[in-house]
Amino acid sequence: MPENQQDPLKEIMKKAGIKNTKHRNLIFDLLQNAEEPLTAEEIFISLKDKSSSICLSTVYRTLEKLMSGNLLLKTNISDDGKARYELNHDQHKHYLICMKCNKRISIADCPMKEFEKALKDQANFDVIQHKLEIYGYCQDCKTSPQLKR
Amino acid sequence: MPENQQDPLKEIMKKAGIKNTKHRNLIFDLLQNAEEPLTAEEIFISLKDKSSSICLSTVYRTLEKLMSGNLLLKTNISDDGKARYELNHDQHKHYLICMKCNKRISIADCPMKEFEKALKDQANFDVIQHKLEIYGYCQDCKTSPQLKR
DNA sequence: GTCGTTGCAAATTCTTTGCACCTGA
DNA sequence: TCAGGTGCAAAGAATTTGCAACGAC
Repeated sequence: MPENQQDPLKEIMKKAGIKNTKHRNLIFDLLQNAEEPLTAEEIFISLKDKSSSICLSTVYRTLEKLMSGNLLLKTNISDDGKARYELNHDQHKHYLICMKCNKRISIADCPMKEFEKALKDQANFDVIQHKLEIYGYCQDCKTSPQLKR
Repeated sequence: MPENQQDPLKEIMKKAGIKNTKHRNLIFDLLQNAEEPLTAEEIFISLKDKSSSICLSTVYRTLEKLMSGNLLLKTNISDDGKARYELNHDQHKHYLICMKCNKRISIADCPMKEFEKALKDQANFDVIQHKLEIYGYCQDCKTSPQLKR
């Protein structure tokens, strides 16, 4: 059923003139199965186990390549100085980030759907993309909120 | 009229046990008058002219201090690896960022107002804060969109 | 006078780059 | 074959830290 989803990587990489290599496939797979956006280092560490030799610069270079093919999105929002990468799903999602336990809860809903139209009409601005992260306290932590920093 | 807004800095700093110094006031003033969030380096350069001697680490340390007093918000969204700081206005705003000319257009409206209620009800998540940046093409650039990177 | 703040320089952390070798198409 | 990918080490950029001198309260 997901025919055009089956192997978008090879196809898109071919289109973009990006060679298909072992590392790239591993990194793509990892991101595909990730619950949340990953940092370059997280990817690096995770791959070191599977792949005998990979270095961090390859990870960065691969991430940049995949971004140039619009396969990935980069997020810097989390204020910790580390960029995070996630697959550029067509249906995008956002995260609720608990300020106490740092848990990330992904949500499918997005408040921008309506808003984009208003911006187009009122500000004459064509929205292509947006980034949104929502901070607060999750179910478990809301009883005793306490800032981490 | 804005009586409790008159000098929130001194008051809040006193509360937080933060000493009131020349540099800190300058940095706060700068951010207060800034049209958009500033990077540490922008603040540093701007202050070097006014204040005979200031160093970048003081800027960073001051920003951190002011953040710990909840006077500032930090934004890392712009994917350029530089953190930006802005005053934690009670009425918050968001930016439309043109992907061609990099212009930032601030907007007062926020799509989260309604959404927060839904999150509280549906996900049992208490929203404290959120970060949103909107990318696209502005009025001037929408006729000939062209990505910069 | 005391304790927090600052300047300076050095250290850290994240990311990028140069170069020689390797690999997929 | 050969352009593009990779490992390694070194460079760069943003931010943090140690320490001694300084300044606010």
